[in-house]
Amino acid sequence: MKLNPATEKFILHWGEMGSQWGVNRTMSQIHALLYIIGKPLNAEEITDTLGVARSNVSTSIKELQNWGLVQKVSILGDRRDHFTTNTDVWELARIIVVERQKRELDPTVKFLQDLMDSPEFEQENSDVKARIRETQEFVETVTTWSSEMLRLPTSALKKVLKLGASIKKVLR
Amino acid sequence: MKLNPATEKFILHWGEMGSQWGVNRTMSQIHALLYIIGKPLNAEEITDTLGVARSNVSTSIKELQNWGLVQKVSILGDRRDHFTTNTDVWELARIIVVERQKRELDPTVKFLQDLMDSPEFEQENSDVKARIRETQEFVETVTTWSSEMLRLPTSALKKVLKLGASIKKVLR
DNA sequence: TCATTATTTCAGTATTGACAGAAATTATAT
DNA sequence: ATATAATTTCTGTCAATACTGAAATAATGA
Repeated sequence: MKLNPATEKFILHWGEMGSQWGVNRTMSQIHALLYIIGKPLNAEEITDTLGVARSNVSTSIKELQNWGLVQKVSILGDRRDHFTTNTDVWELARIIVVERQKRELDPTVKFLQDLMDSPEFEQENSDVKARIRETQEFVETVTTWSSEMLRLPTSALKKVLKLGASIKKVLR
Repeated sequence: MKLNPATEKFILHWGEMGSQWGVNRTMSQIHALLYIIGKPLNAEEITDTLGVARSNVSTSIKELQNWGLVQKVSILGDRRDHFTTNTDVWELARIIVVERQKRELDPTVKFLQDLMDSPEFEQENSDVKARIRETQEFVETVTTWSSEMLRLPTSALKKVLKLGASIKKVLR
């Protein structure tokens, strides 16, 4: 599959973005490809299009499936697996946030809580203890907030974001 | 400088976190150290405490300064440079978000805008074009929203986050 | 000015993680 | 049941980047 120049640029840029956020390049690129193409592709098509090894595609797709970003679909009359991703960028963002929260924020909240509950905590001076407490509280606040936000349907989420700082008025 | 066990755990955890988000481990650890200790340290103290090379500390500190996360401070009667970071976790988060936005989101918005303005864009089929447009709009919405949020003082920011999804009621 | 201390730069090394290719496994069709 | 196609797993290689140690540079004090 030969890509149009704009599509290609898009995929390359997305790959770079991924790297900066701790996601490997091939994985981001595959995801970007499926997203922008918007129709199921089989592993070989992905391989050829991106110019990476078949095995690399296999591993990355598996990982994308673990993230819930990519699904296997069947194409009538073709026995090869095909893969798609959601074409709604808001839904994708939702999935990514939920997943990172589950993998990184939740464990961190737990880690900090355990630390605070451990006997070692008492050896720290009170400033240090306060900062650990504040950090825990901070991560927990962010986590709770994002969970709640993500429970909103996309339309409401959009509205909240577009409201932006004018929320401030509501607070008074 | 010998660290208490809880402090040490905190620093190590933060180092891991950094790695997952595309920040190198030493840099995260140095930052965590300065944050949790809460008083200026010189480069040698950091070197000894974390057990990394002096040069590595030098480079990482420089990078942390570029991020605006660490400042050089002078200690009376000591000619060595000392370094501190803000001890308010909310302020730190603010700095990090601003910086990542500047470095990654803003350029992405621009990239997508340029792409849309380029002649190549017209070669794409309408679905692809729509998705590029939606992606641009998405990144822009998030960017704008976060800029506005960050303009709020920390107290207001906390309140907004704690409101969480109950914002929804306001929308109606 | 010269000696000493502090810091940065840089070139080479080590480590990590991404990736390719081969081999093994699984699934499908005849 | 066997052949073929599809996929995954695994091991070794390569590339990126983190890191070290030495050398160069800069700053300070005598």
